[in-house]
Amino acid sequence: MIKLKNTATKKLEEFKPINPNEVKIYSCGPTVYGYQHIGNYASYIYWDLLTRTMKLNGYNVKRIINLTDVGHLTSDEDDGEDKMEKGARKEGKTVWEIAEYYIDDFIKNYKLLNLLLPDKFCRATDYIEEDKKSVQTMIDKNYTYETEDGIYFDTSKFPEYANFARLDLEGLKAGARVDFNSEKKNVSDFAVWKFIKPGEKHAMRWDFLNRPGYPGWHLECSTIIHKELGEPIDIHTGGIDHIPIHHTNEIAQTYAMTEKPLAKYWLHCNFITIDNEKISKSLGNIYTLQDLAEKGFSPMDYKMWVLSGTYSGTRNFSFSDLEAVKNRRKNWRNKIAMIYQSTLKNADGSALETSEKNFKEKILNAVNNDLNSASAFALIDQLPETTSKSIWEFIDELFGLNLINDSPNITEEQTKLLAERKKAREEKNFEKSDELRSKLENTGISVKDTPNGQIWQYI
RNA sequence: GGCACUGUGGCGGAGUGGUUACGCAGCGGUCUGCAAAACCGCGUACACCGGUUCAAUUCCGGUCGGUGCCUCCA
Repeated sequence: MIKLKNTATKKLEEFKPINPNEVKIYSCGPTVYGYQHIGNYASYIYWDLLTRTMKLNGYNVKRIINLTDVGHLTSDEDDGEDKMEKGARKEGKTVWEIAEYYIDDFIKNYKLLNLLLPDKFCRATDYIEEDKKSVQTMIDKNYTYETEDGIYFDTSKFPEYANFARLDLEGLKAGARVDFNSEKKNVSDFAVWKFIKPGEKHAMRWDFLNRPGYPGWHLECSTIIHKELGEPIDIHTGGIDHIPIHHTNEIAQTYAMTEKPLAKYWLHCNFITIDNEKISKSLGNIYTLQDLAEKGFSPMDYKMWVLSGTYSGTRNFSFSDLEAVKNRRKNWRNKIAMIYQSTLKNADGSALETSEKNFKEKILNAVNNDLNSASAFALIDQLPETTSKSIWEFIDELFGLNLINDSPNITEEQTKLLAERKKAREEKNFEKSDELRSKLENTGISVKDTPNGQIWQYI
């Protein structure tokens, strides 16, 4: 049984798919105007675990991730330029080139993290015609009104608007910024389509309602889900920050368009902090995967760090913790190394099979409990050195940690050196054996002498 | 101001109404040419104050602290 904490109900619920054996998952993807930092990738790591867990439980997963390549205004005070436009101007490129560049970078890193590719990465700009249909539907159904700068969703027409995020609309009103759009009927109303005023710079523009414009900030998700998956989907994922605005608005739009709920389960991951502060450009505490690599940590080290906690709690990132996790991962790899050099008897294979099955079940059960990879890791720590490869294959399938790939058997050259050292030791030629030990260390493995002879390990 | 998340041993981090989480680091032991590995053992953790209970880190109430969102953001 899979249990997930559903934001919509705030409860740990048993997962039951809408259609038997099929799970439709939509994950809110990146905005592609800059490099993604490690905090951004954490969410894709959590949802990758979700996907893998579903698959190992026998479900066919249909999954979509969107890529927000439409620019959005930074703020009202801004001179009409949005983040994409700003980035483009700074780098002397067109907005389209900027989007292309950062999409490539995102997907490159996505693959480095060994994350399962979704059925489709959907670029927001590929769905503009669909967006227009969405807006037209909402207009026709009288859910919207027009202001000078766009078509707005009238949230008072959707009585359940505040429910999902338990919003206090009166409180919002009290705390609203003074300069909020005075044409808006309610504080929570939001644009589903924005008009581009004459003279306003905005390279990405599409004609709709007889003038240039672009889709509202929240529209693409509703539209893409409608087109690619159909409502309701099983699971919608995102960051915790999406709850009060983005997902609340998605739900409202989709209901207006289809009169259906958007998703059955909503999963939200908490934030990674650094020095107990949010990762943000203004604080200057951004790390990318490349930054970690420069300090000697692989994407897999980082992935393992993320999975050694749980998605719903805040995690504070530090390099000393990453170091600890790297050591833990090395210890796991060294257990795999023992497979290459162990004298595991296949004779009692049947007994091994049973315990293996139990082990796989135990690990999967741990993860089935709201993606608790941390408790599954504790089980893996307890695996004996004599664990067979199939368990490690299962672990790799579930977590995508590349443990086996990153734990290659030794080369012929290393085998030769080991044999030489064994001989030297038998002859009590310790000078030579020590020399050979350091030689082997230079090739990347360390040698230990145990009561049962020498073994090698990864350094 | 509103809405959330969070406070566990040196560090990280699960979980639970009463029995060892686990990892990293550290210490002791067995073993050993050296070094290490492996195995065994050790540290007497659950912010504070009340309440419920035979029993609370675990439930309830309150206090204090940390963080996030409310403006694009995983």
